Amino acid sequence: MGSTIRDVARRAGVSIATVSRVLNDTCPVAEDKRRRVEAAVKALGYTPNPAARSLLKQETGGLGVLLPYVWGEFFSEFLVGVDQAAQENGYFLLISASHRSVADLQAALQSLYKRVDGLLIMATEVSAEAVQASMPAEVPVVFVNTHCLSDHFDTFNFDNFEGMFKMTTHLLKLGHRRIAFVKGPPGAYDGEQRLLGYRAALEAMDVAPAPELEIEADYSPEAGYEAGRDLLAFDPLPTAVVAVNDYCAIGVMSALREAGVRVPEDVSVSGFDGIPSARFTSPPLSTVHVPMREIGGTAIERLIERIHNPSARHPKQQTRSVQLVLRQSTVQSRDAVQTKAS
Amino acid sequence: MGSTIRDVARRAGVSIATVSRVLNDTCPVAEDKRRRVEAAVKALGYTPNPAARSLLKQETGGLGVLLPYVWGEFFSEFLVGVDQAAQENGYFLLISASHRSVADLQAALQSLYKRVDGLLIMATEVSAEAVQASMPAEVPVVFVNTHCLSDHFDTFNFDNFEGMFKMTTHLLKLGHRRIAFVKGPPGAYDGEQRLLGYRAALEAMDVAPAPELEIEADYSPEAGYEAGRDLLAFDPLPTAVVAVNDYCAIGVMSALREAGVRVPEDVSVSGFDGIPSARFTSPPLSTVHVPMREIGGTAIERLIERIHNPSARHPKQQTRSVQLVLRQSTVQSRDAVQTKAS
DNA sequence: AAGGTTTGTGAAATCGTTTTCAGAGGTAGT
DNA sequence: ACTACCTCTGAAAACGATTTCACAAACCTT
Repeated sequence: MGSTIRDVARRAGVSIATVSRVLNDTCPVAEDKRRRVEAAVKALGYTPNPAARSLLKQETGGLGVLLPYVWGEFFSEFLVGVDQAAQENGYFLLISASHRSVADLQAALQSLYKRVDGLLIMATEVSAEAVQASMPAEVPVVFVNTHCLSDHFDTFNFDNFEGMFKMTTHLLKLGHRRIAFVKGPPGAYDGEQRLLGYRAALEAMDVAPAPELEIEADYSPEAGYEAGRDLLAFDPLPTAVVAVNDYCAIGVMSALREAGVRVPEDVSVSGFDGIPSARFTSPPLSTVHVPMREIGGTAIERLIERIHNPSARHPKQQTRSVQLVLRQSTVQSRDAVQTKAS
Repeated sequence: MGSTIRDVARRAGVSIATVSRVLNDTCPVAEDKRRRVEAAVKALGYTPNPAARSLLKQETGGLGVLLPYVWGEFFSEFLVGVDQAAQENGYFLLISASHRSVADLQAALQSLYKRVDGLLIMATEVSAEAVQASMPAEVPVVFVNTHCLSDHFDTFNFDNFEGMFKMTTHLLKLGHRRIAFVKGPPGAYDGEQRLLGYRAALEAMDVAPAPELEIEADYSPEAGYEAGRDLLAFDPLPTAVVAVNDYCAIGVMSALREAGVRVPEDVSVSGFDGIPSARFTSPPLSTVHVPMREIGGTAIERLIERIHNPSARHPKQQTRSVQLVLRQSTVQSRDAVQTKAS
């Protein structure tokens, strides 16, 4: 173990400069020496020390990924895309999760300082500006699914508002009028945008907003379950429930089923994110599909591009549109059917 | 940006040695100089360069995590535990996934060389010995859920065999005799152990093995769905299906439900892993709970202990027992009920 | 054959820290 | 007042690479 470039040089009978040149082939080297060096490298099992290299070259070969959570299929889909893109480009990944407050983020940023060549940050509860302000130094950053007030950053968002607007509109068109919304955690930008999309859709169809039908929860199935139980207290029940995400919708459906309420016959339920499991719920869940795997991969590629080309053109703000995936959990409202029949 | 210890020293009017001493408080330093240094550090926003530090101290503050996959709740639970434990101990995490073959693993090991102080490896399709053989240098390693032929390694496994033995036995006791098994990917150690546990349970109760009831699949709900469709061809249907993991069971249930087969009335279904979502399926899934979050955390703590104390006592092989979590997807066999009644 | 160009090579500087070593100054003990 | 012993400090040597610089040898050109 622990052989250095000096050991290789001694064994091959050349100077360390020559070894370095062979390894990085930066200059022409005589054929016999090259062969001797290569043999020595193999014999000693030599691998260059990355710390020494990055000290000199001021680059690490690493990419930092900062996330608010890491649990669940939403994030694991994202990580699959991120991991694959990083590996393909020869970067390694420094991942750190459960950063929601600015203080958390700042601590993580501090410990990643000079350990990575660039940062991929998803900060759902903080703006890009606030994050930037607590950066120890200038590093290329790409923000994903993060609120950004100005246009000074590279961001990669998807359309939370529009997605929920579309889903709510779809339910309205199916005749639903009493539509409950199960909310995300307070302060989460993506969740709030979804809520706004829901409200906007109601307004667009002249349906009076019903604040009592907006139920507190978060992104977990457990919270969705509790929200589902809360909903059971309503009489009459809402005819549809729009959940802030799929996990939450899964919890809602579980609570309803347990109480003998049928989905979708009695109540339609919809989710958001389009996690793989949503295809396999009972009934299969209508949702808004967010291609997190693709987004993760593309964001990494964009970050790498930025690293190679730091001062290039203006930062790019990109918002990916999202699509409705309609399955069996959302059907026409019985109210609507009755109305039509009468 | 990019201020060095030399800048701090100049600004504080002291030598760089003194700055270093203040930062690491390794020697007593006069109070006024200490204050001047601290002020300079703050003013310049100075953070020590980790590459320089690790070059000298031969330690990085990083932990490497190598996984066969990263998708799904099984791994995300694990990562939550790993991430939390690492953060609590002040280590950062270098995560790399989709390493199944020895070649993949070797490449990853190579690129992690000297970038981490220790390694956490889950290699389900390769033995610990094979991994060790392709390590570029001596580094503390803890293996999780990995096949280990000798006792020369630190391992942290959970009882795949025993868990599946228990679950199969439970179904046998409920009167099931035609029990199908939906298999994991070929070559995966954990999946094979589970299969063996299933077979052993049948044998222990003198039930003839039925190779045709062992269906090929992998760990995904998609494969489970296909396996479920294959099962529908059997006449009579098996009365119970034991899936290699929860995701697979979810796919099986989805296929059965789609075909009008009721779970659990017509067929009981069980999973393995105890992912959080298993509580919220329809019906809630009986499974074998593997506390991956805890395992991840404990494994990291053990690794850190090993790093601080490399040559300590013998490597520890630990196998965590797992528990049955019985929900509504498994009930008494109708065959058994009829037999009893007659 | 003299001069100019290429080509290949090694010595040495550099990156930003930590740590050893030695020395300076002060305090206490006799 | 002299030695002995702290306490604090800075110069300098590492750590392991890359890269610049200079120089030698070989190759052309005229």
